[in-house]
Amino acid sequence: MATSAAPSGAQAVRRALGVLQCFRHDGPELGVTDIARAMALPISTAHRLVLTLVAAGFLERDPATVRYRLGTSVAELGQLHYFQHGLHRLDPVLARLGRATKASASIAVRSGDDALVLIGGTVGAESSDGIRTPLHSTAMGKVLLAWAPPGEDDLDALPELVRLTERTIGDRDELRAELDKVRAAGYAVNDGESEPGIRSVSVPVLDADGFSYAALTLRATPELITDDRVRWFVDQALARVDQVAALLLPTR
Amino acid sequence: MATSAAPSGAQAVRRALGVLQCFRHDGPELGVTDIARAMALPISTAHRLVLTLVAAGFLERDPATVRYRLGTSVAELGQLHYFQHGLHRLDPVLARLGRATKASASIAVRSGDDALVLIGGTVGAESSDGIRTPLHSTAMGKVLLAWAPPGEDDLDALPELVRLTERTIGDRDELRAELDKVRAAGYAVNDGESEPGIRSVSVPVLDADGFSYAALTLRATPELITDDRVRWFVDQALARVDQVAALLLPTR
DNA sequence: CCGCGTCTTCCCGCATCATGGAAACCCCTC
DNA sequence: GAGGGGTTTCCATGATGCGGGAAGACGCGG
Repeated sequence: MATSAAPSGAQAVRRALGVLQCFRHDGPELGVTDIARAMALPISTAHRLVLTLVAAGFLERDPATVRYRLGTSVAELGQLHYFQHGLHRLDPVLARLGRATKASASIAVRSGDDALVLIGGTVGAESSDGIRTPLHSTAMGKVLLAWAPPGEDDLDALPELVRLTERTIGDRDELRAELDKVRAAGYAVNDGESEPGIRSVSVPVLDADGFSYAALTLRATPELITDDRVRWFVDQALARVDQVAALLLPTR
Repeated sequence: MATSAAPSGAQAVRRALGVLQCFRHDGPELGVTDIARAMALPISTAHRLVLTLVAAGFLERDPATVRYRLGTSVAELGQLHYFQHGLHRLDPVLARLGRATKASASIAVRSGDDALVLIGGTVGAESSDGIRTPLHSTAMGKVLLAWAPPGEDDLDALPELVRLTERTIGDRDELRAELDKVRAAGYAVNDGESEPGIRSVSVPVLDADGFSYAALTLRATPELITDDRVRWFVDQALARVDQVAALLLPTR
């Protein structure tokens, strides 16, 4: 994984956490065998892990279908994370920014080899919270890469550069060049590189050392974010980014 | 359960999950030794667990203070839980109920030996999401107990019945009598039993078998929920409870 | 109605893996 | 520069998780 050296031992724990992560990709509920398959584990092992996770409240079994879903402990920790990181204070800021620009404003951080949307995306009724998106094919991902702290800035460590659309950057050198441009400009644009007909601009939320802690992103259609208005959207984002930085994690 | 039969083995996993749960009670960030102390674990063991959790993204270390806080994986799973359980569809319902009653509307489920607020409580700017509250001293707790499914209905299995205020029910027989009244009335009231000057009413969200899957609660001051208006608040809650039940977990 | 495939659950002997004591280390403070 | 708080690393030991396999539980179709 990107997260470099996994501590050699601790495989039981790693596997248990992996079981939880299984619930990322697939549908809402999983059976023991689904999990075993997904993790290439013997069924009995998967079953034991699941039992332990259920006992701790991290999974719960649907009595009807005998399958499992995420449990209340997960919800609790999620909420706690939300407050620990001061995200509740950002909600109104993003909402205001969204109203002012008519675009969808969101905050994302790096999580492993993806960008993870922590809040935002509330344009229609759909929220895209908790969505993982690739780093190489999104504006937020480019921002996170462009100002990545040392150790996370190695593009060769990235898994794939999957081409999601015709415009997706699929080559590492090309990506390197793009990131240079992003650094020079101070913002990143994604023009249909992850999804046709979607354009977004993203600016970095920098920490004290000048590394990107998060990315503040505005997302809409090219009809709204026209070529000559890109700069305006960037400025709107930049106008709030200090406030965002101040509210993110002022926990001490 | 009340976490009853923990599968005999699996102590590594149990401990790792326990480390995560540490972040419930205390302040936002914990050091390795804090965790070791909290769990009565040798420091080296705690350290190894933390390392594994960090590698999986469940914890992250603050580079400045060398302490740890909940990581992005936790946020992601929390969001996933939120959607898996259809909670996003409940938000507007609760907001409407809150506006109509001027009280704070919330949804809670049982989690272990506590009631856990999943959404709601947005009266001022404060949200009480993710808050654990005792079962015996809250309206939602009484509801969850009164219609508890078999296996979770044993009051003697509850830990303590701590008296939080003068009015808190501290005796199991007294609680049994109260639950009988709750069942007969179809709703529960908490009149300053968890916190002086706070009154709340709660109605059960029943599943197909007639057991409480969740509790829908309205919370305010006694000035708002006066004695002769309790029934009105109950009716307001009951008027929405079917909708809530329909939106909760229609996942199949 | 019975046999078959697919699921979950349980059991148990073996070797692997987590364990935790101890020591090195790092950084502040006094 | 000694002292105390914390973190990190190492390593021999045996407890502990491992996973093959067998036993239930269901649902389906012949």
